[in-house]
Amino acid sequence: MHTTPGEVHVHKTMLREIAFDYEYDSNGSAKKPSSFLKDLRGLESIKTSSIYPRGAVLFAEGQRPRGVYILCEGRAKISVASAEGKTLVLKIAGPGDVLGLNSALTENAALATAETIDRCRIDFVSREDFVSLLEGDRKSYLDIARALSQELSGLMDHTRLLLLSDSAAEKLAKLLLNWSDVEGKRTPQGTQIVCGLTHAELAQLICTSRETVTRILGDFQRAGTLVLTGGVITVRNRRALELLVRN
Amino acid sequence: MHTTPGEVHVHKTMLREIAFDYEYDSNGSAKKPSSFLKDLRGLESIKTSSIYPRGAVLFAEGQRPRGVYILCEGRAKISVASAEGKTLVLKIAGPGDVLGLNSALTENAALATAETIDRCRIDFVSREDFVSLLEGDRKSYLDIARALSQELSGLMDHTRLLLLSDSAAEKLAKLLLNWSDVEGKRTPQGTQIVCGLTHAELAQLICTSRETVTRILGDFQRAGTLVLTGGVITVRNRRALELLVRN
DNA sequence: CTCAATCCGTGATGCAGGTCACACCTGACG
DNA sequence: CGTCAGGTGTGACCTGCATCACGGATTGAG
Repeated sequence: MHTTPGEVHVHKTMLREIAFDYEYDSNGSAKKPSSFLKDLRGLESIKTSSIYPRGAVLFAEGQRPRGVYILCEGRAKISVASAEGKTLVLKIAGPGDVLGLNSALTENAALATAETIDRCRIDFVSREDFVSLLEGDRKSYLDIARALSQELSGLMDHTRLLLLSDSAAEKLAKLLLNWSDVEGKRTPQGTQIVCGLTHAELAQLICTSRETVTRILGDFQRAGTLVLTGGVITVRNRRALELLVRN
Repeated sequence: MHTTPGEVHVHKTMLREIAFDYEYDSNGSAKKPSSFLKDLRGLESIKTSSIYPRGAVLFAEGQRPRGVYILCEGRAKISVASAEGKTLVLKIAGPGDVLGLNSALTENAALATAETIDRCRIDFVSREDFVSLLEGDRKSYLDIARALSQELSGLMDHTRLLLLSDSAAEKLAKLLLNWSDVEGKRTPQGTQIVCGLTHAELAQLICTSRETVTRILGDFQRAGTLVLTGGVITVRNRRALELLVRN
């Protein structure tokens, strides 16, 4: 990992915490699921806010979540696992996302596991409180429906990304392009993405093996498309990524 | 396709129509999304019921659906396509499914294409009518939320099926097991699944090539696991399929 | 300071399945 | 009845990537 002079070297352990500093309405345009819940008067009084360390499991696939988790700071990965232990990460939830929503509505067990990947600040509302809150304000169901709708869209996008690509490089390129659009910071040197994920986690996101992620990222760096600096990815040549996706 | 003597030979063209005969509350246990809409008084008066031929496109990926489609008889495939023309079928919607729901809620374009694969009877409600109907009966939003929740679950299940399998045979086996559970008819000879899909369509469902579907189905038949009779699949040895999935 | 754990880089190998290229069959239709 | 289109079966080939198997670098714990 050749750090070019002048660039700041960032410790990984620092990076684990970076997302913590985000303001989750920094780019006002993106409508986050939790914004739908903002109107819910009474929410403030029953939620309990707390800090979770990296690696905390909020709820696991198959068990019923105790309630609804509103992610305020930090990120969490939503994943499903097969019997053989293979794990697939369906999405990285960020500040503003609401976890455990559909389990709260339908009496069903969670379909996926939610695990923090940063230190997180999370507002929790127990299922009973949440439901009775909604009962009292029935038009809020529309907001819930919209939030679910967003979840659905997100999942479909990710599914498309994975299943309609014909090479691992293309999948990775798509993922990076998405991220750079959604949360990238434009700098003179390119668009910076604060990733902080291991290659193994990236692999689970695009459903491939750790080794191929390593190799492809290596290729991208050698081609000058990307620069990796300890957890931060800088896209220097967006066009090159787009070409991989195009055809 | 060697038809063993004594078995009825069924014309393909007949099979295209078979789903038409289903009663969609035949097995009362399965809660279909549209059942959530049953309570909606006023729906009867504004819906328009009509018949679509096989191959009709209700709405296409990228355009806004004109309204909500409630599938009464027949089936439709929900698919997404890549720029290069590859198509992925996300699900086969059956009687009782509601199509175009999230687009009706969220001003957004449809994320997928809906195309009939049987001759279908479909109730249509324009977006405006639908929305104002909901406005008048706000608690119905809960039902909408539940319907979306179901859609989400279904998509997640299918995604799991596809991405956590490590062979095409396993994917196909999972698909068949699902179908045989949900809509299979138990007979002395095994569980019958009225499929009526081409190998190419099956391939798009499990994200593989037409040829591998042909080969795998061939293998299953040779092993005595399955019998194919012009569009009807009879599972003779469920255990064999389960073994493929287990490990 | 040592030891263990985790992450990253890289080569060698093998194979599942995509792709291409046909041949065959059946039903539809003029 | 000939022709045509769409669906199915099958062989040959070739490649992307999973897998195995390392070695080296960092980090954190004791």
